[in-house]
Amino acid sequence: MITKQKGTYDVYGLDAKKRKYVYDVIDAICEKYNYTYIETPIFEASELFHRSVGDSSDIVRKETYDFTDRGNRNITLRPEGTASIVRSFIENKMYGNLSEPVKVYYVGPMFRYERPQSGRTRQFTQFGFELIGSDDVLSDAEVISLSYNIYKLLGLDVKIRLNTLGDNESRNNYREALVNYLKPNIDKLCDDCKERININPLRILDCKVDKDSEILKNAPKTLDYLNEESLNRFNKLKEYLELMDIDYEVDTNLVRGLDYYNHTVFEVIANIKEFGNENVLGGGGRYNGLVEMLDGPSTPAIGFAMGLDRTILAMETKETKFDIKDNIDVYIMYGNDEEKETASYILQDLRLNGFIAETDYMNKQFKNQFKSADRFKAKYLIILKNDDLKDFKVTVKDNLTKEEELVNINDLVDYLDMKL
RNA sequence: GCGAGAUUGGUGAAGUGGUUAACACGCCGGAUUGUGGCUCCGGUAUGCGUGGGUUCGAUUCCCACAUCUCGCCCCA
Repeated sequence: MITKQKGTYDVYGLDAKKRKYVYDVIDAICEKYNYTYIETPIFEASELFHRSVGDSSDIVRKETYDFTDRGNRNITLRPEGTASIVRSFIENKMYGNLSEPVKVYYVGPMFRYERPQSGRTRQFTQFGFELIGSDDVLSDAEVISLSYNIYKLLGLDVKIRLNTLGDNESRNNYREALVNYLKPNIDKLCDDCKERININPLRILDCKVDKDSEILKNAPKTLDYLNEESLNRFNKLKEYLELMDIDYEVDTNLVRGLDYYNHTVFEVIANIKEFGNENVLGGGGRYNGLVEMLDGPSTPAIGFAMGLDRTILAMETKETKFDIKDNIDVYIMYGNDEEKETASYILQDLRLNGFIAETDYMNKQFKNQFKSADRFKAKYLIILKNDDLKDFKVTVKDNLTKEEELVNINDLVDYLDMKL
């Protein structure tokens, strides 16, 4: 037997319905915020991710699915969505008319070569959105607002963890101060951190091993190194978030794994005891330098991405209601070939008129057709009998009250419309 | 990349170095030649993750591998 690849999964049955429900909620709210749907390829030139996500991030250093295709091209299965969107923005010259920012959202599979565990698979689904072309703080607030409200609509209690890295000047000043502070103490930190100090010192702040270390607690804070403009931005953002009644807290140790962020960075945190790190349901931030870094015109942008699988898991843990339709309107029962023929066109008629209709395709005996109808949770049964069909009538049975009524076939649609 | 535990029909599972792998659910058939969901009877794994090994004999013991689950790391 050929089995699925490690860290992948099939989605079907109830799981598929839950997924579709989440998709529907996402589609609806993105529409309200006036974001449009975008699809980009699942594989891209490897270089795209090396340059955008950053060679210093673990994602690119050891988690990408890389291969060369038959034309000897270096290909990578996308580990995240933003890089592709920015590539598409540049390649399709969406910057040509930026009288309004480009606002897009995507849903699709991402790939990271990792050891699977709860809430983490090698192929996973991310939903994300990007707002490209505005540096206005209100756009930061909008992105956080949309991130926040999606979870609210899905019935999850979440909190925004917020920080700012400042502009390049602030970030560089801070980086320098941090390195100077950490260098003398580096021996006391974990091995990973010893490596990080050279390639990505900010990440040390987020280290899980050293998180309780006095050294990190006393480390210089990003906020103290912001220049005036960056600080004003941050204060303005907090003001907007308060006006929007968004539950957030500032955490100066929040940096993010990807290299391309500046100014605003944030995460969406659930509060589920048994989840641990999985409580990070999504994250995002501003990446004003990325478009230019990928050979586009200097363009400010901000975005967010969330793990769909993890979000659904959180909803299940919280016993959040999924609004799922799991019953059908009508089940048609018959006993012989003549009645079966009648069933075929009644079925057609009902479906074209908007009813969810089913019948038996297994040549079940009559009593098992009842069982099937129950399994489908049919609200009404239509029972075909030759005797009634002579008068062009069928029995309609309310499967809840068990009441039956003889209805003319031509009146069926109207009759069911009235009842349902 | 490191560590721990699992793997028996469609499902939940019990079990043993040796004839027919328990039980339950589900499904199918019958009692009941077209109005059921109750009941009763019958049927339903030539198979115990894969490949080796030990043995007269392995689903059961040993080894390797795969996959799953859960940690660490990392992230969403």
